[in-house]
Parts: sequence; structure tokens; C-alpha cells
Amino acid sequence: MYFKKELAEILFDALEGEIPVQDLERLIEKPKNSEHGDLAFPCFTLAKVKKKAPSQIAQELSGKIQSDTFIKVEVVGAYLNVFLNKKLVAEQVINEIIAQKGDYGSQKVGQGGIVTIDMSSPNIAKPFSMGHLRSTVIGNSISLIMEKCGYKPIKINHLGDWGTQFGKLIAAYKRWGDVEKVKQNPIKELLALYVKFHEEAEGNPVLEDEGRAWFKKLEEGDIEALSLWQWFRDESLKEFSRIYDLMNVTFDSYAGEAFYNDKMDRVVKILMEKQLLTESDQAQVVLLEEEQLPPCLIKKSDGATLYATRDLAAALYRKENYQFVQSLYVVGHEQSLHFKQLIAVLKKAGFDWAEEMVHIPFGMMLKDGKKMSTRKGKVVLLEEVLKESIAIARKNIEEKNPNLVNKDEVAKQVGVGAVIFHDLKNNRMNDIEFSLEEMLRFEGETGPYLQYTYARACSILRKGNWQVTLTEKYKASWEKEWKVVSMLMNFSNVVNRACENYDPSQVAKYIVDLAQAFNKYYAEVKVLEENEERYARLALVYSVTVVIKEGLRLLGMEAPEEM
RNA sequence: GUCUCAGUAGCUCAGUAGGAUAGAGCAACAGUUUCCUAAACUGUGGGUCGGAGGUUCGAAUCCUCUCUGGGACGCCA
Repeated sequence: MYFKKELAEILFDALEGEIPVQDLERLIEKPKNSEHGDLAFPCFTLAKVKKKAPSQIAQELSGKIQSDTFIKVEVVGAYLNVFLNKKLVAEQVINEIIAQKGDYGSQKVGQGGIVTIDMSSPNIAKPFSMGHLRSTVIGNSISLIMEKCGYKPIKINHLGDWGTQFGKLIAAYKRWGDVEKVKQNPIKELLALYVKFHEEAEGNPVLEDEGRAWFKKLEEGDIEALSLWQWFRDESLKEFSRIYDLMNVTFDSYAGEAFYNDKMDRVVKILMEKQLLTESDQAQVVLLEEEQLPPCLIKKSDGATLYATRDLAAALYRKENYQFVQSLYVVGHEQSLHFKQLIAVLKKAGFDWAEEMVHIPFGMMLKDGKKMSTRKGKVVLLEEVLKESIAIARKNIEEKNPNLVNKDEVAKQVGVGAVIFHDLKNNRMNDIEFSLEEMLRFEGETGPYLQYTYARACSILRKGNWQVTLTEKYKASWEKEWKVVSMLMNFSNVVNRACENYDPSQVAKYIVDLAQAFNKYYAEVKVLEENEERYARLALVYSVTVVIKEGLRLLGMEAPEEM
């Protein structure tokens, strides 16, 4: 809210400095009910200091608020309800939006600081499931929001491209694989080989040894193993990038697990030098008793490293390579303990910057109330869901707007938008029960609803021949527009809060509220009616399009001008 | 067992660093297109905010305990 500080200062003077301005500002709130004005100041806490009844204090203060911006003050019980000068404020807000366009709501708090974001991170040779969707979509939106707040995000796709599983995959391919089949449908074919390997291995333990042997060869740099691994990786990545393209997600780095292979000895050495390693059951661990955490496993009893070791190496590399001010990990809540341990180990090793690392957890995609398992093949594939969603969008266009020119493009934007928004609209931590029906709902609080609102607004602007002009003299009281205006005013606060809390749902909910307010407005007000307020109304409609479009962009969604 | 997340309308969820009568969407029912795209809008019904204590002028929100469900807890990531 723009004017909190201003009101706080006036109250500060009125109270003759008895209470610090910051405290006053914190007490000021936005009333839920618009009848209670635009800002409210409850006087309960003052009652103790002043030793007077709260309502009496409110009464006394009300006389002392004189300002062009605060045009009316009402006392209701212990509350001081303050009303803004609608004309002054509305025109200020709208001119700001017209001048700044997409930059409206941008901030500088980040001061160009680099923030690495570990996100998406699918496993090579495995399908891109709905589970990976969350990390991708949440991470992408956080990167956009942080960028808007002045940070410089670096998106890192920490691919699962190393491990014993690749030995098994190579072994399976050598036995039953077919070049052409893999080329045609890489992930499906590789997954089939992987599944077959496990099935066969149950009755034939030789296979396990074969798999291990191939992974050993891979680690030792065997040409054949390495080239097969490279090939699987390339093919998988090709398939993943189809999905990323569809969702408009890009990465600054694809350095995955394999990348850190040669960087782990150093980590072990550092931990050894600092005497943090302890032997336990032939394995090397870092004890974290003082931190009240279970020990962190660094080396297996056979000397091999583990994912904690790899993540430590990655953390070091990222700090040295990027000099981040924050390092974010958008990874499921199941791994919360792992990240606590990771940060604790780094701190113990004397790396103070470990405090700049933040795990951003999120709830799981559930199927029938349970975690989805890749093993049973019952996993839901993201690409199929997206295709289905696009098809439904396409069908809707055919029904509702058959004359639309670029139907395929719009269907893509709407279909993908529905899936993205469904994931972002709620608190990250909530588990999501997978439901196609729910996800592909296009009415109510959904992505398509927001895009539709935007398209309608654009349509009005087209019909009204709206041209962007600055500092036009408006002729309007802004009474009916006020609710929308006050929401537009709040945009930067919302962005700010979303950034501080790494929470895209704040933005998502805000756009829904804005869209609802706007839909209500133009359902009862005829924007294009020829009278002296027409220009002001069009300016408002334009402002709404700017903010909705920018809000959607921050979620990673597109805003078609017609649909 | 320890740690952790969640529990608000039939369903899915909001509830802004405790505040004024607890809000949306979906579903149900009843309406709105000679009028800017009905993917919209209007109205109706629906709640012991899991439970019990406590702090406070004031608690869905903070503290303690408790119940229910999810998840994690050394050689997978």
C-alpha cells in the first residue's frame, strides 16, 4: 500500500512523537470491507500508553489528519478509518502504469545480486513426470519474480545424469537394445529397457554384476560406455527440451550430477582437513549432533560417494563460479532433511555463505492419496497432459470463437497456461492430488479465466481505438473504478511479498482478485459509452491489461490478445 | 520413536508479519446476451476455523498439550 508511510507520519506528528513512526506504520491496516475506507488505524494499543479509551483517542486523532491525499476520516469505535482522495490517487496510479508499462511494479531491492536457482532436474532416460512439473514451474516463476525485484537469476537444471542406473541401462541396451527404436522414441525405449533389466535381474543375478561393471567402465572413462551415456543423455535432453519449449522455460546451465564427478575428491579432502569426517560402520560421515541432526553420509563403505557429496561439491562450485548472494533449491519437501544437513555441514566446514542457501520445498503430486511411482509405469506424463490441455483449449476456441486467426498458437498458450496456473495458484506446501479434470478446468479461478479477462479487456481497447497518451486530463470521479484502481496500486507490494517468501501463489491470487474486480466492473459499466468519462475508463482498462499481462508473465504464462 | 508439513463450507483452497459481521472458486439451485467475446456476470443455500487449555482489550492466526493424515530419518537421489 502506497500511503501507509504518509499516514504514519501524520499520526506521528499528531501524537507528538510519542510512538515511533515504524510502529505506527505497522499498525496501519487495509480494511477488508471497503466501507471502512482505504486505510485503518486501530487505537487499542494506544489506550495503554495514553491511558484513555481507544474510541476517545480515535476521536481526537481524527481532527488532526489534514492532507490532500487523505480526504475523509471516520471514527468507528476504536478505529480510525481513512479515505483516499480517489481522483488524485487514481490518476497518479494510472499515469504511472501508462508511463512504465511492463516495468510497473519493478523494484531494485536485489541490486543486481546473483541468485542461482536449482530447479526442474529430471532424470535422464526417465520420463518427465508431473512431479518434475512442480519444480520447473515454481522455479521458473521465482526466477521471474526475483528478476523483477532486481536480482539476477541463474537457472540451473541439475540433471540426474549419473549413477549405477546408467551402468544398468548400458548393460540392458547391449543385450536387447535397438538403435533405430531408441532414436525414434528415446525415453520410452530407454525406460522399457530399464524396466526389462529389473524384471530379468530378479531371476538372473548376473545382470546386476553386468550393470555394476558397466558403471565402473563409465567412471573409468571407457570410450564405448561414455559414448553410449552421451548418446542417451543427448536424446533425453532433446525430448525434455520439447517440453521446456512448450512451457517457455529456459536454463542457464545444464550442469548435472555427472558434471561434479571430478569435483568431489576436493570436498572429501576439505572435510578431512577440517577433521569433520568420522568413520561409522566403515562409512565416512559428518556428525551433526550439536545441530540436532542425524549424521550426514559422505562416503559409502566401499568408498563411493553419495548425493550429499555431490551436492556439497555443487554448492562450492556455484559459490565460486557465480558468487551468488542467494542459492535456491526448488526441490520437494521430502528432501528437507537432506538440505538441512547440507547447510549444516558447510557451516561446520567454515563456509559462512551456507546461510545464503535456501531450500524451497513444495508438496507432492499424489495419485490416489499416495506418492506416484515411476516403477510401475503408472506415472502420468507431463507431455500428455499438456497435449490434452491444448486439445481442450482448441476445442473451446472452435466452439466459442471460430473466426480466430491463430487458433493453434492461442490453444497452446491457453492449454499450457491452465496447467501452469493450476500448479501455482495454491501454497507450495500443499500436496496436490492429481486430477486431470481439476487441472483442465477452464472456468472459475483458472489460468484461462485470467487470459479471457485479458482478452476481453484488449477487445474493448481495440473497439475504443485506444491510443496510449500520457498525462491526459481525466474527467472522472473514479467512484466505480475505485476497487480496481486500489488493486492496481497494490501490485508492487504483492510482487515484493512474493519475492521475499519465494511464493508465486501470491501473484497468482492477486491476478485472480484483480480479474474478478475488473470483470465485475465492466459487467456493470459501459466502457465505450460516449461521454466525458470515456477516456478515463479506457485508461483504466489499459492499466488492467498491463498489470494482468505482467502478472501472468511472472508466473510464466502468456497472455493472448484474443481467444 | 524423533523430526517435519498439513487439518477452515459437500469438494479444492484464500485468509496479507493477532484486529471490525471468517472469504473465493467448483458442485447445487434461480437468473442475466436487440448491450464492449456467456471461458463472463448477478443472486440463494451451506462453517463448533480438527480438539482442549493458555497469552491478549481482541486468536483461524501466537504458546503448550492432544487427535488425524502425508513425508523424512547411513550406504538411492
